[in-house]
Amino acid sequence: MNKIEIGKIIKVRRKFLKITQKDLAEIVGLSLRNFVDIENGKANPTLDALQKITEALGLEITVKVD
Amino acid sequence: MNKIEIGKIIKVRRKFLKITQKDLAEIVGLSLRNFVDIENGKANPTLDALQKITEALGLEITVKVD
DNA sequence: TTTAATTATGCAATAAAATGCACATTTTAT
DNA sequence: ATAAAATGTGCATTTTATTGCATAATTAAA
Repeated sequence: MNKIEIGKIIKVRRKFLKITQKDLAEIVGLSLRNFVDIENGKANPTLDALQKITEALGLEITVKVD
Repeated sequence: MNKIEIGKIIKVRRKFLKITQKDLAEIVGLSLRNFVDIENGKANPTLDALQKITEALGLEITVKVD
């Protein structure tokens, strides 16, 4: 899963929960600018940023043997 | 999975493959300093850094519904 | 054991991510 | 069709991750 795919999953999940980028960015403590870029795969986010987002959306990051 | 757990998985997998931190850091293009911190959960790595490491170790990062 | 290799840490310098703002574009509601 | 809300982008600034080096501590080999 690359950063574009991860961004898509975040976006799909956020829309499913009917929440705006602005609101979610505020909830997780990221700037709207940065959040938009992460969803569109245009940022290289830190693990902390991803964790905050996924946790807020009820998603989980895992690393497993391929 | 938090950054400490992710670091542990990386370390266990690296040892399983019998490669040193120094060698793997060079392979993936990270400094030894940074790589050590990532394994020990003391860094806040970028997604790119994690992808390079997991790819080299035959691991996969996934984001899924919890 | 003692030596060599590997792993771990402090710190200053550098590179890169994140922010804030202004504004453009797209989508949704009226 | 129009207004309002939501989403997307350029750019300068700020914040933070990463690097490099020196050195300590731990682990493995002779």
